[in-house]
Amino acid sequence: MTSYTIMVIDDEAEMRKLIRTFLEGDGYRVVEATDGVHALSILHEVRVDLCLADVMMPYMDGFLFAQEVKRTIDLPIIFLSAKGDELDKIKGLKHGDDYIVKPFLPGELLARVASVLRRSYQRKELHSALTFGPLEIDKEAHRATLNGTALSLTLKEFGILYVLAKHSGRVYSRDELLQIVWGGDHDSSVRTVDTHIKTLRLKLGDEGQKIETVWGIGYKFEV
Amino acid sequence: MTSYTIMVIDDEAEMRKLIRTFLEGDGYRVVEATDGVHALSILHEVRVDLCLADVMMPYMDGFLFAQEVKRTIDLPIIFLSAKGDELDKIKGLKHGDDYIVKPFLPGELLARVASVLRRSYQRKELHSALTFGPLEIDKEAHRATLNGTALSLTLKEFGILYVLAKHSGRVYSRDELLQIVWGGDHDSSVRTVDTHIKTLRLKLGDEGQKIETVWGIGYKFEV
DNA sequence: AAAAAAAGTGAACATTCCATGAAGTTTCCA
DNA sequence: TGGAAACTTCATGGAATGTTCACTTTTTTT
Repeated sequence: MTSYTIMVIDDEAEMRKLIRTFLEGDGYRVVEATDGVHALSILHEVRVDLCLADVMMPYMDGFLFAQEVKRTIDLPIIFLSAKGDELDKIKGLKHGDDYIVKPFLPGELLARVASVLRRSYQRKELHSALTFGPLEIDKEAHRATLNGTALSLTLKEFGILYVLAKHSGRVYSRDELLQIVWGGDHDSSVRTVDTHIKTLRLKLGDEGQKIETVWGIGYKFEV
Repeated sequence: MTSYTIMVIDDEAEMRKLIRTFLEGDGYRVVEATDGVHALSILHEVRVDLCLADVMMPYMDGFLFAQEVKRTIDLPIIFLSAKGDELDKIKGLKHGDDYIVKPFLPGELLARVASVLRRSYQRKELHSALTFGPLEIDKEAHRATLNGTALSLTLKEFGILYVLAKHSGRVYSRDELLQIVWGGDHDSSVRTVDTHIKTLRLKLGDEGQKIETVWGIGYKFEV
């Protein structure tokens, strides 16, 4: 990636201009939006790596905007808030997000931006959680989340889900799944897999449909 | 901290005196230095919380001084520059730094000073201690506090808590915890971890629920 | 359309794994 | 060197998970 693109969302033109100056001075590309709705429409057309969003905005405040964005893409957001704004709400920050209190120093803004970018884009490479719409599967943390809320999957359930999702599209026979998830020296019947698939689908809710039965062969994870 | 100590570095005695008057009037302690070299020697003997440094100084200009200081300690610096000085250089401000253009109003100086101090020392707290609601874990001080009162955790207990909390969400197997907390050449059984987890949960009270058992894998700290 | 094959389901049963308390061992410090 | 604190081990009961089985439903084959 040669340069990061940062979207600045603030209803005050002066503030946008100020921030643009800082950011461009440090080599970032900048796009501006006047409010959350405007920002969402831009996101459909331009690839953006980071958002700087004012908390107080007309039509859609920063938090609502964030909520809306996170539903579809994984975009880090830095909130800008005037001193005294609803700082308590900001405690609900997602991992990778940050906030800055206005007024801020140029150095602070740039430091936060650099820090969040580093965190977000390094983390993904190292961490590589699998993401399928609202479903996220994190092998390292051994955690699967649906719309951000953790699913309580058992060992075998998680194992099956991970294997299928990791190579989505590929069909795995029950025997293969037993081999991979249970280990080489298992002695379970293939029917056991069915049972786990059942509870897995149950726990996944609507997303359970992504685990497809391939008749006569086995199962696959289809996006 | 009852009062901050601020070092004023300027080759003009008049300017130093002026700034000292402002600062002391606002309750700060002040030490003076005539140039960068002088300032560095003072830093070895006096604990200083903030520097006000003129950009144009004999022997060692403000930026060179800053560069030298940052090599060893993390000290915020506010640069003083006459209008027309090399303002472009100031773009290389580190986080926590700021600058003021001379001549300035007393109020402006004090506002910048207060702002930088607030940001710097607030920020440092955030960095050194992990906070999860009423629970605070300070690796450096090797201390965990619950609602402000210190918990008396043993070495292993603290180690486990810190590792889990530091990477909250990630699951650690008992073997991993032994590896990390006990060190590479331990010979304890994995059951030992269970026992420490037990006492840890006990000492943490309600917050003990944040240490979750991941069946078949190990433990994790969940917020 | 009937039969056969494969997959889904729910509940009983079996197993694995963990929390716990008590007792034993080591380490640390006065 | 004695005692306290920290650490470790062990056995046990119980909870969470995993497995099987009999049966039903779905899909495919003939």
